[in-house]
Amino acid sequence: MAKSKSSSRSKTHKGYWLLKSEPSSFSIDDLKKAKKQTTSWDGVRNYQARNYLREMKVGDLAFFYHSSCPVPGIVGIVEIIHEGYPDPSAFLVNSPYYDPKSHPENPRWYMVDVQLRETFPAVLPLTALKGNPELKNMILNRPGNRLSVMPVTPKEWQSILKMKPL
DNA sequence: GCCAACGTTGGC
DNA sequence: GCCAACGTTGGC
Repeated sequence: MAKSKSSSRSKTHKGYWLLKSEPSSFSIDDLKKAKKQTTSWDGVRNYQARNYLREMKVGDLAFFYHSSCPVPGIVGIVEIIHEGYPDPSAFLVNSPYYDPKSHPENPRWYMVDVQLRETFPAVLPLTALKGNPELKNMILNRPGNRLSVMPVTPKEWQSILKMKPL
């Protein structure tokens, strides 16, 4: 699998990602309070994002990003603890994520399981990320970007870690 | 609440 | 397969 040119993975290094969530829907505090501080990253209904979910491997790390909120930005780090598998919310008629075109015998949408690894002491705001020239090519910083799941290069990952609020 | 930037849908 | 209309995302 994983033939994508855009993958941030190599054979010897773990992959890095960024996952967006609207805190009014699911925040890092919700994850902190969750059983085993673990959640299924369900509800992704975009093919590009879906493809990235399927590239993820156990042990990969991802920034947890809060979007559509007063201060959008990175609020913590999670680890992928279960690789991509069919998203059952697509099969539930009463779910907001229901998709009648996804069938259990041929699932259209996938999710991963993630576990909280680190909560930043303060949000690392998008404005700061946009201000760092090392991150000017980040997918997140591209105008009009709407992807909710995206790869992060190892260099970008390190640059962002250095910006972490104390 | 506005609006730009996309992705999706459906008629043809 | 084109493309206009529509819906959604998400910063501001």
